[in-house]
Amino acid sequence: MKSDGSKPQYRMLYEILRRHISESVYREGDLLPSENELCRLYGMTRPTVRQSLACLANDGYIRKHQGKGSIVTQPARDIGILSVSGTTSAVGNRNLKTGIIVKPVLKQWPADFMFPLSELEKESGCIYFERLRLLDEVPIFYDISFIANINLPRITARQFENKSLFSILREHYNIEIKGGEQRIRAISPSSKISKFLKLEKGQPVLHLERKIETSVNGFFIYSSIFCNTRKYSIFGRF
Amino acid sequence: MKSDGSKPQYRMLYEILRRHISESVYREGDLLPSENELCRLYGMTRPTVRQSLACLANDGYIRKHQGKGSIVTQPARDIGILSVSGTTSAVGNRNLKTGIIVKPVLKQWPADFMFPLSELEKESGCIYFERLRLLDEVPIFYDISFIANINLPRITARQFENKSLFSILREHYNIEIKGGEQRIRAISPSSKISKFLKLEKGQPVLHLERKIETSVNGFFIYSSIFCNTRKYSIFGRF
DNA sequence: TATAATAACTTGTATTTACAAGTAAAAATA
DNA sequence: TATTTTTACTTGTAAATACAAGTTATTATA
Repeated sequence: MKSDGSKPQYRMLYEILRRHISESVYREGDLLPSENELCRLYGMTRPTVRQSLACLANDGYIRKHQGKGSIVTQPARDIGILSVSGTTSAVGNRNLKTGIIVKPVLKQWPADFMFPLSELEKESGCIYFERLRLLDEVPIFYDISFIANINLPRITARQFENKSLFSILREHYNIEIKGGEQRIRAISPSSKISKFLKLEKGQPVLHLERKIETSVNGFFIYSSIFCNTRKYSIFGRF
Repeated sequence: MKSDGSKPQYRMLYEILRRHISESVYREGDLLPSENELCRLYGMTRPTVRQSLACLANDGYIRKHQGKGSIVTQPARDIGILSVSGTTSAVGNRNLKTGIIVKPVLKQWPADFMFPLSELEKESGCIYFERLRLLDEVPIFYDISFIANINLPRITARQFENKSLFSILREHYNIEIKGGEQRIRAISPSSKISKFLKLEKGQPVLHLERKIETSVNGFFIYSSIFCNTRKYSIFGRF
C-alpha cells in the first residue's frame, strides 16, 4: 500500500526521523519511540519501520540495543565529508561558502586519470570545474570535479556558486547519489593548492580521490579534494 | 528454526559468501546466485537471504541491481584499514608483519585523551601498547592502542606479535567488533614517528583517531594510527 | 530483417505472524 | 529491607506470501 507516488514508505520514515534528529526534536541520548510505537504512529508494519531504523543506524544517527531501544547518537560530525550527503549538508549549521575557481567546461579526460574509465565515459569527455569551499570564511576544501558528459543538458551553464553539486543533480536531473569509494592520502600540497587554502609553509593536506556512484547506471562523478585539516578533521563511521 | 546453536542464519550465509568472494570462488564482475537460488541452496527464506546480501552490499563485497542481480565487486581494497575487519585481515595476501614497540601495560589514561571517556573507563585505566606494522618489509602503520581495562584477564601477558588485536579479542574473550568512528588528519610527523616509519624529510603522514565499538556494552577500543601513505593509500567505501 | 510486444526472470517493497533474547521495572519472597 | 522472581516491555531472527518494478531474452509483428 504505497501512500505516496514517489518514495517508498521506509525511506519517508527514514527522512522524517533523520530530520527530527537533525533538528533536535530527538536529542542525543534520547530513546526513539519503540518500533511498535512507530508502527502505530506512521501506520506501517514492523519490518518497514525496521528498514528505516536500519538505515538510520547505518548512517550513524541512532544506535540500536536489543531489549532497550534505539538511542539517538547525533555525531558531532566535524566536517563529515565522508558521508554520502555531500559537503554542504554535512557541515550542519556552520557557514559554508563555495567559490568557483574554474567554471564548468567540457573537456577531455586527463591522460592519467585517477580511476579507470569505461569506453563510454572516455568517448563523451567530462565536465570539469574547480571550487574552493570556505567554512566560516576559512578555506578548507579545494575540489576538482569530473563529471562524465552523459545527457546533462545545460550543465555547464548552471550556477554552482554556493550550491551543492548533489542538490543540482537531484533537482534538475533527478539523479541520486548512492555511494562510492575513495582513497585517502597525506601529501605536501602544490603551490597552487597551498595558495588557495592559505596554508602555512610545510602544512600538509589531506588528499581524497573519490568515485561517486549515482542512481543512473554507469554514471559516475569523480572528484579530487584537497583538504586543510589543521582546524577541522574529516569524520567518518565504519 | 535455528539450525546452529550460536550464530543466526543470515550471518552464516553472509560469512560463507564473503569467504567465497575473498577466495575468488566468485570473482569480480560475477553474478551471485539469485536470491531464490540461494534460498534453495541454503534452505532459507528470501528475507533471510536478503539480510545476508544487505550486509555484503554494505561492506562493499557486492552491488545489487534491481532486475539484474548481485554483482561481485571485490574492491582492490588497497590497505583497507578503514574496514572493520582489522588491519591484518584487510591487507589480503600482502606480507604484513607486526612488531611490538611498547609491550602492553596497564596505566592511566592520558590527561587530554582524544575521545571523551565514561566514568567507568576513567576509573579502570587502560591497557596501552604501541605497534609498528610493516607491509612487504616497509613500515606503514604506527599504532598506539588504548583498551579499557574491563575484565580482560591476562591481556597484558598475551603475545601480540604478528597477530590481529581483533582476532585475540574474538578468540580469547568472545568480543566482536561492531563498528566505530574516526577522525582523519594530515599532519607533519613527530621525529619519533618519522624515525619508525622511515620517512623522508618533509613527508607528511595520515593520522587516524579511532573509537572502535564492540559487542560488549560500554567497552571501546581506541587507537591513534600514523600512516605512511606514500606508496599505499587508505581505501574506503561510503 | 528490424522493431515491438511479451514472458520469464531478477531485485524492491510491504504485510502478517511467530518466537527468541535482552532489558528493566514491578511484584513476590526471603 | 534486601534479594529473587516474574512480568512486561524492548529489539532480533525467521517464515510465508504478495505484488511492484527493472532487466533480459524470446516471441510475435510490422
